[in-house]
Amino acid sequence: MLKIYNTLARAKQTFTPITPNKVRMYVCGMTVYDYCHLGHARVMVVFDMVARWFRVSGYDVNYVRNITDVDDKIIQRANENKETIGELTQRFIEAMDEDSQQLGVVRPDAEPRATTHIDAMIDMISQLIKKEHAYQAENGDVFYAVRSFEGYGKLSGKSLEDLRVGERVDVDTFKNDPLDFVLWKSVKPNEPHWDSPWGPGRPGWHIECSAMSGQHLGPQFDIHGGGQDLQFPHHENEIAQSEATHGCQMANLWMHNGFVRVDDEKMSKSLGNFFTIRTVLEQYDAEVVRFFILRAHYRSPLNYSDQHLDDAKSSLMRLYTALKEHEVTVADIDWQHPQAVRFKAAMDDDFNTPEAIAVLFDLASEVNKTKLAETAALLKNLGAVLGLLQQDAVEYLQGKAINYTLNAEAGKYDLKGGDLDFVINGYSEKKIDALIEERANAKKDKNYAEADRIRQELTDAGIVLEDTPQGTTWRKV
RNA sequence: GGCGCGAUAGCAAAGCGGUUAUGCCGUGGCCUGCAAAGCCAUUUAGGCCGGUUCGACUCCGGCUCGCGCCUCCA
Repeated sequence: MLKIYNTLARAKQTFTPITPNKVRMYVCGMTVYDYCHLGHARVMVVFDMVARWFRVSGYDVNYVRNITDVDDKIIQRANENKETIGELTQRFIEAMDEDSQQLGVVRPDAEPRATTHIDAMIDMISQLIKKEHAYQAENGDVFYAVRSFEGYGKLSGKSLEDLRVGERVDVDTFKNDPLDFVLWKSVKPNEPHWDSPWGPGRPGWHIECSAMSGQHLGPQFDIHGGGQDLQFPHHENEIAQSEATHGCQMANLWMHNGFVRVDDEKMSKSLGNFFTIRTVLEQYDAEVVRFFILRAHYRSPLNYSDQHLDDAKSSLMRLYTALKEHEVTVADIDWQHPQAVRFKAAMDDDFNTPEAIAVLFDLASEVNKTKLAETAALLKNLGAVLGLLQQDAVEYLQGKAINYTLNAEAGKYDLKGGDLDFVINGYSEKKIDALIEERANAKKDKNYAEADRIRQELTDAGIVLEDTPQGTTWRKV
């Protein structure tokens, strides 16, 4: 029985889908005016893991993750670059796709964009005005009247009286109430705009998610997710908009993932302490990053540092090492197996991936001891549930994947395989093999000094040799 | 000021009212020509003060410290 922590209830609850065996899930995605950072990586990986687990559990999943492709920052950045917002957002959407693919994130079923749902937003705003939840102010902007919605604050646990309005941001004098938020902004010079009953303008930020979730998943759906920082005001406002429009509960369950932190501070664009995914991937294999994210519980803070990534890298190596002697074919998982039972129990308990990964390590120990192929198969197949361990173990350990990726763009390597001139620090695979043979001959002649010299040479280049009964193999350090 | 979260060994990170979490690192051993990997063993825990209990890291209360939201932010 799957239990999920519901922000709305502040407790773990047994998950009950609205429609049997179906899950409708909406996650707030990216505002595309820059490269994704590790915080975005966490959202993508976490909800990818969630969607995967629902699918493994037999649910038919409809996973929607939106793209915000019009907002203040996008407009500002586009103006700075002297390009259209369309050109700007297209570029960063492509970058986002590359990043998420690297991280093993399965594409959501739909990725609606704000600019293609303006009609739905206008329709919703009209309804809100008609129901007197919204009003047009003197400056032409349309605002949501927060006090007209009874449940305002129920998600974030805030009361209207206690919100410190104006403490950190200037109060908009056109609002009836300082807490009201904008649904439609009337056009300003040099800004993209659309026609509407309230004149040309563009949508406020929160309305897009209400409109798009409604259009793609219906007025009421199972799960709404996103980063913790969206809880207020974004998600609170979404609830106000959607529930006032449709007259029913919006999402049954709200999931919020914890922040990625740097030096115990939230990683964020405003603080400027963020690392983009692509920067990190220059140094670490994408699977290491995915592993790093999933080895912490999704609601816990996740501290980023090289030391932690190195730790994750070593840990992942242990799992792949256990796999390397086994040709594992993808197969169904025997969910009766004691370790699989443990794994399932962990995942069913609010997606406890750290515990699920501990199962993986116990299986790795078992594989190392027993050399049983079926245990290796279970390890790999349970890994697949988390989107881990699916690379060829030997290739992973030799660092081929990361090099393919980094150098594919430069046209150095053929991503589809074939005759690769695969290089680590100037050592091609051919050269490594030749040196291994040379060393084997030296060993045969009992010339250990020469054998050790060769090994040292390779060690210095970051290549570790391992002598086994079947001969010498190598891996990247 | 309001609301919320957290504090576990050198580092990271879980479960659990009593029985080895797990990983990285360290140490000793086995294996190896020597290594590496692996295996075996092993050192480091539960912020502080009270309470409940036969028994608490685990439940309750208080305190201290850290973090987050109340502005855009995943």
